[in-house]
Amino acid sequence: MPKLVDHHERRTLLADALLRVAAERGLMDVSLRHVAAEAGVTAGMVQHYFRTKDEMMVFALDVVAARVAARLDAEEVGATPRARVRTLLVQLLPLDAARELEGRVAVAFHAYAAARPDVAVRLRDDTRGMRAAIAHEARTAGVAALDPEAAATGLLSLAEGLAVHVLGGHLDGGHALAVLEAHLDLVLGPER
Amino acid sequence: MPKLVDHHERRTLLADALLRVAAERGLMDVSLRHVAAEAGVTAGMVQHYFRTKDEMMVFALDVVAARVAARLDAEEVGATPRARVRTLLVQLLPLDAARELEGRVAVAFHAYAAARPDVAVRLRDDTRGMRAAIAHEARTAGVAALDPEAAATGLLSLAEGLAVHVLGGHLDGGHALAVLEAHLDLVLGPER
DNA sequence: CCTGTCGCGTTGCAGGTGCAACGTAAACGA
DNA sequence: TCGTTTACGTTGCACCTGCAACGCGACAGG
Repeated sequence: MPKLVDHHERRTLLADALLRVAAERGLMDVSLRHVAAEAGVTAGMVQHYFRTKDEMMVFALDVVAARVAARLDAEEVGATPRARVRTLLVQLLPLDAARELEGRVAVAFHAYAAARPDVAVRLRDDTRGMRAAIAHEARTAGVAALDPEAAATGLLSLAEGLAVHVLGGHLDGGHALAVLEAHLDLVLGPER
Repeated sequence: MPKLVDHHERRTLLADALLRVAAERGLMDVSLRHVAAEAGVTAGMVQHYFRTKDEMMVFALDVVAARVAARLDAEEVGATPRARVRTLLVQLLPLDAARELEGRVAVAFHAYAAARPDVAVRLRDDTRGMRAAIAHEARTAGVAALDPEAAATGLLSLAEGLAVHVLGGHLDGGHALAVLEAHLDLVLGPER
């Protein structure tokens, strides 16, 4: 091996640059040259690590998915089912800069997925996992009003909808959190 | 006047072509030439009616906003507050082809708005009106669990989140409707 | 009739796009 | 030392982009 370069690390670095461009200027401005400039490298190097632009896009999407999953794994401890669901859903709200960037990226990729079925499949798998986790908690909590599946889809949709509203400036984070909390009470029962 | 052409009608026709392109192939594929081809006209004509691409985008956004508002005005009758809120929120779910197209457009423009503040303002105004309407109904219904404002943002976020999930294929329309119905019961109280 | 205005088409251009091809330097094994 | 492999940089190309400019027919008012 002539040189030692961590391939995955380089790709992640470029993916981060892409995510920054996507979050700040939209997906329409994501180009090889812009990503390269944002990362401070040449366009040729980008091409070296991603043979095609689409490959780079998909990789970037995987990076955020892995990052979100890691954060969930790290924090999903809690005494009650309600607390566990709460920490999970709070991670979806753009309450700090990092999650705001991820939120913008998520919205952008959701639009992107409308035209690329394979990307849509990835997004779908990601949310499916979260829905299953919430449904499991709802089941152990023994909800009365809704069946666990419906409760899970409802809470997940609510959180994502709130996230979009916060990102759009329709709502501030505190209110979003309060609304989420209130709906947790309604669906899973109040904190004991 | 040399010739009689309804300016607004022509612009609407072009906007419809733009919406179709945006919904089917994403915003990245919206260009003067593509829109012109979709509308079956030349690129020069598009340029004649919209001096700039951005002007065309904004006009298209206004077209869907007006269309949604018209649909809401036409259908927002109902005996109880719950029924009125229900018909309003159901209009946001992509249950038929027309609303699916509008939903895709909405997602696309939400991503677009992240980079254009003026577009974001328009989207914001649109949702603000709906939130106010729901809050008003919630107030007259006299909700117990939540204050009317929180109930309105929750229900609106829920509906939009459900819409995104249906569009992404994570969920089918029937389930989305059922979840919405259940949450209406929780927040506004069951049908009397 | 003719002249101005409107509707629309055509052409051209400067810049950006993805991507292939080639070049080169460095590090390692033989 | 040599050849191979990896890591990058450079150049070039065909294509697309938004937009300005110009052209020209049609229709109306004078």
